[in-house]
Amino acid sequence: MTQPRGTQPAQTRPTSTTDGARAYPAADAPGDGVPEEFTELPEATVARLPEYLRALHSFAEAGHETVSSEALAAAAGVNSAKLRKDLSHLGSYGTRGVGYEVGVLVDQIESVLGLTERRAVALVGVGNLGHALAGYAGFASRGFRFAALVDADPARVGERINGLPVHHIDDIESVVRDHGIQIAVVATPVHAAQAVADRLVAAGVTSILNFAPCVLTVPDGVDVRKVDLAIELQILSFHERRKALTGATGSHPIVPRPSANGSVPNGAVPL
Amino acid sequence: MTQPRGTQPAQTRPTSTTDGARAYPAADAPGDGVPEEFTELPEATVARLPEYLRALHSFAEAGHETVSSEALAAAAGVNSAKLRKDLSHLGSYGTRGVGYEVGVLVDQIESVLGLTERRAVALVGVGNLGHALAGYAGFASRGFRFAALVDADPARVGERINGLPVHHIDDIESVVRDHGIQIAVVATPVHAAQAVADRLVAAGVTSILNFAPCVLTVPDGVDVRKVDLAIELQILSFHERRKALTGATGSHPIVPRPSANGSVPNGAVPL
DNA sequence: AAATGTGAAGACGTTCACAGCG
DNA sequence: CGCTGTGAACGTCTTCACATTT
Repeated sequence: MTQPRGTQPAQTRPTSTTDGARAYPAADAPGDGVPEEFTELPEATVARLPEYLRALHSFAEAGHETVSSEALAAAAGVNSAKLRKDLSHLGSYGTRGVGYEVGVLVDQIESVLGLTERRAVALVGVGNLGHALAGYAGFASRGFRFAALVDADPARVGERINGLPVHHIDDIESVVRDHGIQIAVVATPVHAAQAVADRLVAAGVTSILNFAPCVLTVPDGVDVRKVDLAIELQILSFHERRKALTGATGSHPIVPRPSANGSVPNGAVPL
Repeated sequence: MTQPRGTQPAQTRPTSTTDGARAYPAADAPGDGVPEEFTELPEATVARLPEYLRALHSFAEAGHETVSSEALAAAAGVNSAKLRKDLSHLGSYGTRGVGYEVGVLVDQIESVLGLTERRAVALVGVGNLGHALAGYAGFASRGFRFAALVDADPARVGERINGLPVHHIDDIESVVRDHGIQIAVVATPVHAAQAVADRLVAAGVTSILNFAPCVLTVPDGVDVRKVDLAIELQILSFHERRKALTGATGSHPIVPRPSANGSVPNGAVPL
């Protein structure tokens, strides 16, 4: 557990095999009592479970009691083989000839993702973006609640956003401890982000969602995910340029018939 | 070019090998005049170039004229072998025994990403999140400008955000055409997102950055990238649960010594 | 008959380790 | 001697195709 290791793989799934201890085959971990029968979940699978969960919820709302891998896969934007393999890692929750029970699958995935009780999240940086995040209803409906808002600007402290008071960053330690917060969202300017992350970690936070366009360095055992809006656009820009160079006519897609979707067919792209 | 194909691989790099035509070996594409010597860029590399670019800019600001792969890799949060391999796909822009020239690399990457001139972007949905995006300075400084804001709410039309007027969605076609927009950001509620995407595509948009938590179906040749904030938190939640189950003590990271960073060491994760 | 679960094959991505150049 | 560039090894992820089950 002390090797050179990727930092903030942004969208990119992290990889790299740690030293020994090929990640416990079932029960034998320190905490023990770890669910049996399935032992490891591929990171790529973990990243897709939330999408399946969202799709399942919409099937549930539509009144479906079962779904086929085909239907669920389509709703989640993946192919059905992948979906089945992903779900098989959770154990077997499907019935051959029928499909999956929506309710059972929802429970299973929520349990695996640790969403059985609403998690308290702290938001640091109530500027432009932070303000919007604080008001975003999507968090509440999908397993999270902002337990605390924090900012460095004294003028903002005391202000209420969505009913929540803004605390000063100097109180971050007590805020984290009082609410038992493990996950924090960093939406500060770049220049403040690393210092904020350090304080969060020192206070006990073990997962950070970083919106500041910079790499955060954190201790081992702390997870960071990064969302960088400009990077997403730059990736799209690359593909625009590629399309222009390879001769798409620009105004209309090459293949006019709306079918599945675009998103880079090839693993590699001609320049 | 008409096979079953992944839809919206969100953070996940798309894959799947198209039929014949193993993506043109250099010049032989319709448009031709395609830069020589390098022929294909792995999608994983494309996704990292923006991060390198950001790191390079900060080296440039600090007055450095050259960087070693080691230093640049650290700043971008990857390991140096990966960085060198990525850059080698662009041709050789380093000097052995010395490193890379910052200015040259910046130009090269910007050119590959199609950032040589500022791209006009349309933003649809000026609600909570859209409003914040419209005001986000990070876009402007990294190759983009919002050329138009669009919303469905008549009450919002005419309003000015950041100096830009909000147009009605019924004018979307003319807005796209007038500004020659290829890239659009969708920040509408879920229920409107697909219809908006359809209209954008019909008007000529070929890349969409989707903030609505749903899968968009678009024609072949159109690229979609998705940013889902709740999904990011759910992935972190999974890792929190994993840490709890495998016996981390919760309040403080297992390995107290701040080193590289966290972000899931293993490709697979014990449950 | 329909749809899941899964071995096996293949594509892709990462890392190693060193040859080769400046 | 230092650092880049890269072949080769390795690991991971995806896809295929079919045996298996209800």
